Amino acid sequence: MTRILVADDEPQLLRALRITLRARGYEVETAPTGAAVLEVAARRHPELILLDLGLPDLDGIEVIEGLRPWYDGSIVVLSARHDPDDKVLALDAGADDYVTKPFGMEELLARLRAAVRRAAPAPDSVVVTTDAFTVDLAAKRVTAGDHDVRLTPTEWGLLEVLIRNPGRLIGHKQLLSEVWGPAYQQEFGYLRVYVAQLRRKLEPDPSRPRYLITEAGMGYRFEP
Amino acid sequence: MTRILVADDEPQLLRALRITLRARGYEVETAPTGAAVLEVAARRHPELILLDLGLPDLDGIEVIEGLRPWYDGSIVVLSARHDPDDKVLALDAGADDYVTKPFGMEELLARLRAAVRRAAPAPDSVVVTTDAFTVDLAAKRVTAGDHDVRLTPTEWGLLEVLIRNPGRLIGHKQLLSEVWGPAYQQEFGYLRVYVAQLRRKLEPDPSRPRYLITEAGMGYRFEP
DNA sequence: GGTGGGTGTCAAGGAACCGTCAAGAAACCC
DNA sequence: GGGTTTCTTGACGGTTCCTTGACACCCACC
Repeated sequence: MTRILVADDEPQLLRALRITLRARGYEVETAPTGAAVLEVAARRHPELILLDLGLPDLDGIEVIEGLRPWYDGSIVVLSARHDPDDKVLALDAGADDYVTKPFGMEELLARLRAAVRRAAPAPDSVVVTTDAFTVDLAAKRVTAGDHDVRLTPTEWGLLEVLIRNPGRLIGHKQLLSEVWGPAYQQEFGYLRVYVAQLRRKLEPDPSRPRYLITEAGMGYRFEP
Repeated sequence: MTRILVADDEPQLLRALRITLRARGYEVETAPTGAAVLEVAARRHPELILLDLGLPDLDGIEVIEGLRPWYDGSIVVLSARHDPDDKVLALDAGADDYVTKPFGMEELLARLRAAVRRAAPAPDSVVVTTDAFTVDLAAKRVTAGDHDVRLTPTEWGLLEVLIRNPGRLIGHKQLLSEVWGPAYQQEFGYLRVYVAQLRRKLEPDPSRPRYLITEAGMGYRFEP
């Protein structure tokens, strides 16, 4: 889960942001002062810091300068000041974006998504591992035991959908729709064939599946 | 030198931006249409694209969506539209920042600096070596065994994309898009011809490739 | 114990894809 | 302008992959 540190000294705004961000699935930390920002950021390593420039104890620029030497997440500044010079100073100090109050919540959320996306870890570390096999979603590479496993495009498409939803049951129709297209929602036979092929290539004991689970009458599930 | 692609269809603004950016030490490319943006971006790999959403031929969102699958630099949107919905759409399509016209030049420059700073690529090792051949990405030189290998520009472009993503599967369309340009995403025949040529020049046994691997129906992979 | 729906397994035909070759067109370089 | 390199295009055979159908199995229910 993405962790965001919200630094603001207005209780109402802080509360609104916390509720909204939590509802969007972020993990939220808060800090009411500049000193607290530095302390919480060091302790919790948030992926993004939403920083009000008008904190009571420290100048906002000083907070950014205190963070940047070691902090490599995104910093999005929130400020009531519209002066272009303030924006230039904050951005050049190391902020990634600058939003002026009052702001539209949807725009702020979109800017947060963009900032988080940018700071996302190296594009090739989307790896899912089990005791039996490893799947690298970015490189489209699968290894079982010590050697590579060769998957066909359809096998890969099916595996990818299941793995991107770990532990969750995916219905027959949804699976067919996502891998073969919406027109194939009745071709249940395909699923049987390809799930069997995946199991033969990935499961230690294909006849007793441990990771690619059948839910009779409903669909399949990837069990991490 | 940092290369910026400026996409706008107002000659005056384009001229002002070009002069200002050149004065600040940037290398500036320009593109008056969406199609030109895709073409120039593929050919020149700018570190940042400053994109007007109101280009005459393509919708701005479409341009962003056409870039993002393969382009990993920063995209800063410039737009006359203040509607929050437009901002959300552009940011979620993959833009990194959104500046509305009219804008202050100092603020824009600060935002560009922030965007470039973020996208600063990790200086990757410039030489890649395998048991069979060595590729120097900076010097554009390839040696196999003990003597140099001559590559045509297209062969080199293809090899470079594969080598910069070691172990990673690159899809047909992405390869075509990066080497020939986005308009060639259907020319699968080119890939067959040029991969075969690379293998003939680099692989110890071209009919049984060891480094330039085919993934049927998906793409190719450089295996270090 | 029989029945039927849902599932796993296997194999074969056909479609899609790939490697190879070669020749003409285009671009490039004296 | 001539010669060379490079790119594009098409055809062919071999390979991989998708689709399809037949059949066995398991389990719940009758």
